[in-house]
Amino acid sequence: MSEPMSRSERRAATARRILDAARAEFGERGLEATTIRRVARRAEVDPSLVMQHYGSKAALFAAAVELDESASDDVEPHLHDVLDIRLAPLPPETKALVRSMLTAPEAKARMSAHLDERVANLTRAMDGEDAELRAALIVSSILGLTIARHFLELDALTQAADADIARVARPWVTTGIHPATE
Amino acid sequence: MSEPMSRSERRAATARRILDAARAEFGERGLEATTIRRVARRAEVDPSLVMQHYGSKAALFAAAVELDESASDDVEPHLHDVLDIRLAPLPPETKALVRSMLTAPEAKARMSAHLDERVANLTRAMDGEDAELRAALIVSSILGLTIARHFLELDALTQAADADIARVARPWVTTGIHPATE
DNA sequence: GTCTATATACCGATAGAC
DNA sequence: GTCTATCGGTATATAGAC
Repeated sequence: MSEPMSRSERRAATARRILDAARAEFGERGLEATTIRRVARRAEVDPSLVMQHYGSKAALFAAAVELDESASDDVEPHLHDVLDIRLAPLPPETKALVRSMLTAPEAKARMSAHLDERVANLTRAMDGEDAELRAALIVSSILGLTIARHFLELDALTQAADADIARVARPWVTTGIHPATE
Repeated sequence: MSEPMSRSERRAATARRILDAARAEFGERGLEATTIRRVARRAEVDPSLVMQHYGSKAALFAAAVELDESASDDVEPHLHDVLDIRLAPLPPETKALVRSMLTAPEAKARMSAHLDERVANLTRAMDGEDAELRAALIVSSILGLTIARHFLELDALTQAADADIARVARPWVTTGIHPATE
C-alpha cells in the first residue's frame, strides 16, 4: 500500500481514479450532462489526461458501465438475492447504466441486452405456460422497484425499512415463478 | 375547420403545433438532447417563435409534460384500465415525462409526485397489512412494465401480443391488492 | 409580428510547448 | 508524460431590422 509505485502502476492507479470518478458522475447526471471536465475535476487530474487514457467520452462511458455478471443456479433463492441487491445501494456502474438508459442509445442497447439475457435465463428455469412472459414480468417488476426506490425515491419506498420492503416484495416476486392458478 | 381564422386563433393554432412538436421531440430524445431549433423545424416555424410563445426551453418542457388525470372509483377495474393504457402506445406527454425522469430534475420531481399520489389513492382503497407497501409495489411494477415494453423494448414484451401480456399481467398485478396469504 | 444576426457560453477534441 | 491554448461546433437567448 505504501510502497513506491512504478510509473506503470501510477498510470494504472490514475486510470482507475478517473474511471471511479466517471462512474460517479455518469450515475448522478447521466451521459449527456456529464462533461470530461467535471470527471477530471472529480478525479483531480487534468481534463486532457482523461482523453489520454480513454480516447473519447463515448469510450469512457462504455468502460464505466461494464457490469460484472453474477450467475446463480437455483431460481427462487436467486430471485431473493437479486431483490436484496436491488434494495441495497446500487453499485456505481449499475447506477450509471440505469441513469442513462432512457436517453442514451448505447446505454439502452446494453441494458436491453442485459435484461433480455436475464429473462432468457429465468424462462429456462420456469415451468408451465407463458413462462417467458412471466419471466419478463418478474424482471420488469424488479426494474420498476429499483427505479422507484433509488431514482424516483417514492415516499412509500424510501420511508420503509429495507427489511420490510423485502418481506412484502418477496412473495410478490415469487408468485410469478409458478403458473397462474386462475 | 375551413373557416378563416382570426389573428388570435391563428396564434393559438401555432402555439398548439409547437406544443405537439415539442412533446414528440421530448418524448423521442429527452429534455437535454431536444433543441429549440429541432422543435421549430418539426412544427415548421421559426425558432424565435418558439421562444416568443413559451419564453424558455424549461417552460416549454413544463407545458409539454402536463398530464391530465383520469380518476376512477373501484380499485380492480381501475388497475385493469391502467394496465391496458400502459400496454397501448403512450400519450406523447407521458412519453416525454418518462423519457426525462432519470436525467432531468424537474421531470423526476413531477413523476415522483404523480406516482406518490397514485400510491396514496391505491393505499386508501386497499385492506390488510402493509397496504402502502403493496400499493407501491403495484405502482412500481406497472412502471417497470411500461419502461421495459415501450422504452427498452425487451424481446419478450415486444414480440408478444398486447392481449397476451394483459392476460398474464392481470392476475400478477391484482395479486397485490389483497393481503399476502403467506 | 416575423425573422436575421449575434451575444454569450460550453462542449469535445487536438496540437504542441515544456 | 503532463498541461496550456485553442479550434470548430452547437446551444440558449436576445436585440433589432423589416
